[in-house]
This record gives sequence, C-alpha cells and structure tokens, in this order.
Amino acid sequence: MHRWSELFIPTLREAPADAEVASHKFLVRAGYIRQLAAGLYSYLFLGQRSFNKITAIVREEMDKIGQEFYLPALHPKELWEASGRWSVMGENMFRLRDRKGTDLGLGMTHEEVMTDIARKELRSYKQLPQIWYQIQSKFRDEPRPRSGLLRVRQFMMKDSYSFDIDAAGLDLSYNKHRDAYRRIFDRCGLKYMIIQADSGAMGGSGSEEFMVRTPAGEDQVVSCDACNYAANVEKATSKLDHVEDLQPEGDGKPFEVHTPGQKTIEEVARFLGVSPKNKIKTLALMTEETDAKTGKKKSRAVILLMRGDHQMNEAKLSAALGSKATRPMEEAEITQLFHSPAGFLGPLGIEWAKSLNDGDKAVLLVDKALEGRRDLISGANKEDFHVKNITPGVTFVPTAYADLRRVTAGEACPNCGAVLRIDTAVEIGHIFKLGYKYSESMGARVLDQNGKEVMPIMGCYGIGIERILTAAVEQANDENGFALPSSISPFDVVITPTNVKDEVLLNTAKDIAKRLETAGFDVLLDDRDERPGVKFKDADLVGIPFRVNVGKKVTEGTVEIVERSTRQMQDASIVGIEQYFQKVLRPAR
RNA sequence: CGGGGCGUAGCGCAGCCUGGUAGCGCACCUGCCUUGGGCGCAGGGGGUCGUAGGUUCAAAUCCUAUCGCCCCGACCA
Repeated sequence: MHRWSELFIPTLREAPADAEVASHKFLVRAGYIRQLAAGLYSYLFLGQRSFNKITAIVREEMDKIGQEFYLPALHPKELWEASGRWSVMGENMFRLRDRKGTDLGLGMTHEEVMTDIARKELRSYKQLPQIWYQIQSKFRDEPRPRSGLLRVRQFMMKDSYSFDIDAAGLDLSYNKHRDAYRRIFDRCGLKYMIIQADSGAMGGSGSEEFMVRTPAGEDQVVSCDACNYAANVEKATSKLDHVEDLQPEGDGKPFEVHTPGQKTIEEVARFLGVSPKNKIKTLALMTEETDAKTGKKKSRAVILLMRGDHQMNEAKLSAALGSKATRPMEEAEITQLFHSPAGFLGPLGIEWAKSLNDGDKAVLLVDKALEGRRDLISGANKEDFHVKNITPGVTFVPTAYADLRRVTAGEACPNCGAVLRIDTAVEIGHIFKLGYKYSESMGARVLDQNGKEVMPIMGCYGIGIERILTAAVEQANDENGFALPSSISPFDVVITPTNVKDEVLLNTAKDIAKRLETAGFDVLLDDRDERPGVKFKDADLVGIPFRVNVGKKVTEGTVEIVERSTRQMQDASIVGIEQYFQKVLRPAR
C-alpha cells in the first residue's frame, strides 16, 4: 500500500512561470515531472508510474504482432552515412566523438540499426515477414524545444520496423500496426483520429497519423464531420466552388493595364473591379542545395502561380520539388529574373523550364486551381502595370501543374462535399510504408523463392510515449487539475480520510485501502495530517480517477466516492466497496 | 538562426528607472489551535540577486560580455 505521507509528490500551488500549455502546467504542479534543461524532463514518482502503465499497454499490444529488441542509443557515424542521413539530419542530430576519435551520433530513430541487423542476418524469404520493435529514448537536438513534454530533446518512443518480401506483405504488416495502434490508444482512453499524412521526402506509398485534438498541438488537421475524411493540412485537399471566369476583353489577347501603385492582390482586384479569384498570385522563391560532392551551392528560381485568394502549402511545394528547401527570393534576384519590382510579377516574357530536369532554367509551377481557368489577371513584370486576358497553358506554358494550395476551413470535403473543419492536434503515432529506401541504401537483400536476390520492403511505425500522457492531460483538465483514464493513471483510487487523528477514520481508510489492493487495484492512501481541503485539492490536481472520502459517514457504514472526470459524488457502503470499484473500473488484474 | 521577454529563497513575484542594511505571498521548521475544499495565531530558518568583468567611496540597481530559460517565427524522417 502506498502512503502519501511517505511519498515524494511535490505538488505546487502555482505553476512555474515558463509553463504555457495546460499539460505542462499541470504535470509540473501535480509533481509528475520536473524540468532539467530546455527540452529535458525528469519523471518523478507519479510520472514514472503513469509512464510504466503506458509502456505496459504498448508492450502488451506490440507483443501480439512483433518482437521487442533493445538497441544502443549511440550509433557509429558509418551507419548513418550508409543511409545518407548523417548529413541530411544536420544539426538535428546530437553528435559526439569517443576517446579514439570515432564519430558517434545519438539515435534519432533506429531505421539504420534495425536495417543493419536485417542486412547482416536475413538471408531468405522464408525468414520474412519480421516485425521488430523497441521502446527506448530518442534524441533530437530540436532547434526549439517547447510546450512542456510535446517537443523535447530526449523522449521515449516505441518504434517498430517491418520487413516483408513484397508490397502485399507490407500491407499486412502495416494493417497489423494500424490495428495494434487502435487497441493501444483505445486502451489509453484517448479520443484520437486517424488521418492521411504527408509522406514527405521519404516517399513511400502510404502514411497515416494518429492525432488528438488539442489547442496545444503543433499540427493542423483537416477533417470532415459528415464522412471519414481526415488529413494533415500538409496533405489535405478540398473541392473548390466554381469560379466565373472574366469575359475576354478586346481581341482576347493579353494586354497591359495601368495600375499605378497597386501592389497587393487586394489593391489590384479592387482597382480593376474584379475578385481576387480572377487574379494570379505570383510567388518568387529560390531552391538552394549543396552539391554533396563539390560542396558548391546551387540555386534555382522557382516561381509559383496561385489563385489570388489562395495560400501556398509548403509541404506540398516541397513534395512537388522533390523535397528541396526553398527560400523567398531576394530583391536583386527578383529584378534579375523579372526586370520588375515585386508587386507586378507575372509569368509572361520569361523562358520557363520545360521540366524540372531542364537545366538551370527558372521553374514555373502553377497550382491546379488555375488549370482550365481563363482570362485571368497577373502582373506585367513592369512597374505599375498588370496584364489581362491571361489563360494558363495558352498565354504561357508552365513547367508543371501541381497541387500547391493550402486548404482552408469551410471549403468542401473532397469525398462528400460537406464543410471541412481545421483543428490543431498533437501527433501521438505515425505508421508509414517506407518502401526500399533503407534496404537499398544499406544493402539488405534476401533470396526469393526463385533464388533471386531481392530487397525486403520496409515499414516504420512510431508512438510518442510521453505524448500519450500529455494528450490525456490536454483532453481532460479543469481549473483544479486533470483526470487521467484509469488505464494510465499512477493509481486507480486515492483514499482520503478527512482526519487522520481520528483513529476510526484512519483505520477504516486503511482497511478499505487494503481490501481494494487485495482486489487488484492500485491504491494510494492519503494519510497525511492535513486539513481535508488540502487533501481534496491535491487529489483533484494529480488526476487519479477516483477518490474515496472517509469521513463522518463511516458511523453509518458509508463513504463517499468522487469521480474525478465528472466530479460526481455518491455514497457507497464500506462493506461492498470492492464490488463498487469492480463495476466502475476495469476488472481487477 | 531572426524577433521579443525573463533570470532576486523551493514556487509566484516586488525592488532596478533615480546606486546606500534584500523584501512580500505561498511553501518549509517549532509551538498552540483547527479539521469537509489550499484554516488561524505566535515564533523561526533559508538568497554568492544567473555568471564574469568594468564604473563607483558604495552595484540586485549603471556599463560590457557571457550563460540559461520562455514565447513568436524559421525548423520539425
């Protein structure tokens, strides 16, 4: 039996000044965690107990589909050079050197280590499929740790990796994970959604994220309440309402109009008496990459055309460009390409690349929302002038059309046409069909049935352990504290004798605690010599799902039971207390 | 890395502008009192004022540098 009076549960009346989000404030106030440095947290008694319950659930469900490994956190440089990520990861990877001068990195994930085992050990299709997982610390030198436990530099992650002989096998492994994740997050009592994710630079054929809605999150999720459509805003699309094109003016050929001092989309549209939807927005960017061999910097102009009222989605742009980083053009670069100041840019009079591989010529990407549109208005590449009668594909030829548009709330669902919503959310899990990236770069090969050497196809799947706790706190808190689901709470029940100097109350409380413990519950006895108010406040703060008040009513043979999440209170007979909790909590172990 | 803010007792803060014995609330310790929502009274302990250097008779306070932490942005397989 755990006695509060003997435990270290340093609750605080006030939250530390630098805590911003609810989960951070409450987990510190409730004595679950303490900060060591930016993005580094210590787990105290309550935090670690909750943590252990979470990892136990994860382990139990993962053991049904895979095998747990324990892997080093220190990785030799050569391993990450083999996959090409030693340089890709840049500053995000913690690096160090041992006494012999060998370069090492602290693992950010374990694709390399797992694939290394696979390439050394797997020889035959008969050994496949394999699912290997681990629950261990990951290290990322985040440019900016933030939001308490949401973005940190050392964190616990369950990551697993699947190796299959073919795409059909990968689908099976992927679906096993999807099911396991649903069981895990259901058991953890989270309200989550499964959304389509951007597979980004990693390519691959499919990727979904498990998200919990909370204002503290860092991701934007587009979803439809009418059907099951849900996607990360980096990936999401929408149906657009039909837009009336303008009537061609004059002979229908492009002609310049004088627009003195009218630079922004809004200004030009108002000046010409048209909707921004009939205006082309021209964005001037540069890609910059460092040649791996020569170390020289190569840059290339990338010009984007969007509908006037649309915003560019950087993840989509990155995908369209094969994940090259971009930056806004500098003024000199704009002048050099367009011979015009910003504010009057457009696609005319410039020789655009015919494809992305077309030398170093400037690339013109046109958003799909402009495909098929007619008689639009763009800048004239001449100060104080715009051009009318512009029709993409006719008046100019783009390098490519691409989906570059950021979905906004209120647009129509691409599946069913209902109104889309956008919420901020935190990512608690991610499942991802990796494909051949690591098998190929690191040389994992097995023989298939025909004795032919083939690459195993991989998937990778992650769960942020502390994010489960954080999300649970975020999704159920009030001014007094938070309410954890019993499955991940450090204790099931806290027993609160209102006055420990009253031996009847204390002994009754002890008796109840003992009996509940025998019945298989995790019980915390608040035997501190404190006033009832103090103990009630602390109990509310630390989030234990049920509290048993042992007070005056013991003379009538009853105690009060308070449910933390609903704050509902009811009397229960002391004699039947085990039965009561066997009903409201999951069956005892 | 760009922009902003903050480092004074365990936590929350005042003092700094205008240099002169370092303060308040909570927490903590002792005693009394109290016991259904962070009680009351009395007494008490605890701070190199982030660090280093400078100016000055004198620096928490002014100057310089530096470190740390937080927020916005960039970034986030």
